[in-house]
Amino acid sequence: MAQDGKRRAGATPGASAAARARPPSMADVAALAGVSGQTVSRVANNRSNVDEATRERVLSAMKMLGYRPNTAARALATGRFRMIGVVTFDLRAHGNARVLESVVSAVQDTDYSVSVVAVRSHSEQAVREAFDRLSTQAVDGIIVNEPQMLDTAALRLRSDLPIVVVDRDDRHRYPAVGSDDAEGVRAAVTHLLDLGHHTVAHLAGPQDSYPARRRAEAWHRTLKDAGRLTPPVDYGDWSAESGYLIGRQIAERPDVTAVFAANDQMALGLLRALHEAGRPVPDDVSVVGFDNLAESAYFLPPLTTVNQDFEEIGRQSVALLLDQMESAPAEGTAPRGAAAVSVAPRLVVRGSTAPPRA
Amino acid sequence: MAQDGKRRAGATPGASAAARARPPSMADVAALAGVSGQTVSRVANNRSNVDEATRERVLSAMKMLGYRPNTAARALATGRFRMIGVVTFDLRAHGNARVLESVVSAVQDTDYSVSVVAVRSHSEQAVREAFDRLSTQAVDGIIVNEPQMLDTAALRLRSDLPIVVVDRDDRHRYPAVGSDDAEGVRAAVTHLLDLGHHTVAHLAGPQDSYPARRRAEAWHRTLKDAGRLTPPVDYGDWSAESGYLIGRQIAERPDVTAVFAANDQMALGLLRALHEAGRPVPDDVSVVGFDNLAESAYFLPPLTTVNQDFEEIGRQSVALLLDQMESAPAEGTAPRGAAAVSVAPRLVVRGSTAPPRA
DNA sequence: CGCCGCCATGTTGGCGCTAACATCAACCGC
DNA sequence: GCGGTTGATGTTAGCGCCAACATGGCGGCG
Repeated sequence: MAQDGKRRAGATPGASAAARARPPSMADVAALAGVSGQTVSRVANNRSNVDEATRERVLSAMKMLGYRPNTAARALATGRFRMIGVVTFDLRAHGNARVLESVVSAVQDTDYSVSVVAVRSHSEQAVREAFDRLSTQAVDGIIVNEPQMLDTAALRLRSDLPIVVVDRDDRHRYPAVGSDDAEGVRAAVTHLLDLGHHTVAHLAGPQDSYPARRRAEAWHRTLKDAGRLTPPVDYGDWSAESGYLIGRQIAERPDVTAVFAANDQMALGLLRALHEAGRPVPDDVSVVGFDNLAESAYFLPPLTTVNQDFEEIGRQSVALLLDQMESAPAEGTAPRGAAAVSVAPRLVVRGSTAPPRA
Repeated sequence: MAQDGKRRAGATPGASAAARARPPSMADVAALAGVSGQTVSRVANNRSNVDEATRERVLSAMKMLGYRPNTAARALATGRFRMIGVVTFDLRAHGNARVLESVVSAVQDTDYSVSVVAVRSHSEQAVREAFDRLSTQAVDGIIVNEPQMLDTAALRLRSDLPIVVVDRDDRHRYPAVGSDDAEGVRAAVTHLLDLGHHTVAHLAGPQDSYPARRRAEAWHRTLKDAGRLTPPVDYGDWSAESGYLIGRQIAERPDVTAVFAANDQMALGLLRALHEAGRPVPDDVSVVGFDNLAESAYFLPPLTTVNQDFEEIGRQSVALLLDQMESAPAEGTAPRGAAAVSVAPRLVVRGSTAPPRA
């Protein structure tokens, strides 16, 4: 390993270099094209002030050598990494995976790349650790995709980097993008009331989750606004299993004719519990979910649910982040009142809802 | 030479104010700790030959300044990026998301980071493009998570980088990690035969997918080996919808008493089709899936399926890649017969299978 | 006691690239 | 035609870090 003639600068300047695997550098291209390195740099960066003929010559030299600019060198020289960090949580959760996918996809349309860090627990420390990793790891901006635990107090991130949080909430200080949960919930609950149900029970997500809380609140307000009674809330953990377990209890309450579940997976468990308890859906009980998984249309019965536009959320997050990165190079320090982008959800009516039994 | 002559303030007259709070560099730490930069470097890289007292002094200086090594500079100097690239496909597919998650997780236990590139189509060109992005983007190794289209011919990747493919197949030239599909399928089909079914129909994945093909072949062989008839195969596209559509046809074949679906989502569609056709599962028809989604235990009825250990697959992929990266620094060029790691699947018996009607 | 080798630490050079300035030719209007 | 432009290109000096060598103190051993 020691020798290898690794310094090509030394001897054999023009002669057949040792051809050792070292990738071609700007200097190689420059030599081949008969220009200076700076000109190669200009071509590589698409600067305008290069003569057309020269540009072509350089380009063909690049192609001939299979030249690719060295990202590390560029980053070192410019101080920018052309890289966006994403902090994400459990990818088994459908929504997280969808958001990640669309973020990656959106970033790919720019000349940035994506570095992903996973957080394994919802603790503040875990988030902070992930953050540290990313800050160390040379990114120019960060997208935090963790709608679960974002206590305003908790998320005080040591970071001079632009940040976007995927979570529609007004309470924290970072720019955010997310579904307008309240609107989706209102549509779902109103749909049930319009069908003639007196009120709607709620199978909520975990209490420490922001979106879960928001959905529960929206459910509550919608019923209140309609002058209906608000039955006690049951809290699951987003899983089908919790939906099933809680569903067994719900099934025993004969007064319940309609249930709004905070996500589709819990709704699935609920459907099974109701089925086993001999309470047919939607004849006896109506069920609405939230998320619109690809599978939900094939549940028994097909699930009425609220569709979330994850693609749009990812796209908007990236747009917002890039926006910040450009406008606030590193200066400012003005977190400026945290722009919030809201993406509209949409009710999808299927077979799990019907008027209550006469 | 150690003097501060390097101050940019001196060189650039009247230039932008020094307001730019540049992050602390190694030199800053060195100055504060009263050592040379090289010693700081040694401490940062955990080299052994540093006096304990010195090390502590440097460490505390680092902490005081909030020093983080600059990845770009390090990469430039060493030629290694400490970064692993992952090429992934549709993250809506449960398996892909799971694999990605476990890869990210496993990488996180090393001091590497992960850069993700998504491929949007199964074409060779798309894969190649993703590859180019990654090669340009400074990674030391690549994991390709696309079990779908990996025609040996197609995947001839211009790359001197170590590669691991997530796909258990002997046909291509890269080291690979994947589930032992054949074994899982054998378990599933045998389970049905043992229950007393004469034969088992197959709802397969798309014909251009390797795992789909492998599963179909394994199904075929298992039946052959048992001396059973092999009914015609139907091909879906992995989606619940395709499972439903094809399921409607299957439901019309009275001779069918057991179906093996190539994944859980299609099995879900199939369950619904059978239900609608008045063919109860498992009393009239038994169904087995593949993947073991978290939701599958709550289908109606709970789905018997083959569990894939995605975590293990991710972990092994990373291990294999790191292994390669260390053993074949840049030399060799010997792709060495493509190691293949196989992860054992496991049959999970639930309520969707039963003996055929007497 | 003098030579050797070992260890902790310092010094030098350069990784590949770009910003900022320097240069040089062509060209402008009056 | 001459100062002043403009546009294309070259030159210089690092960006922050690490590999390789250089140095200098110290103990061991014949």
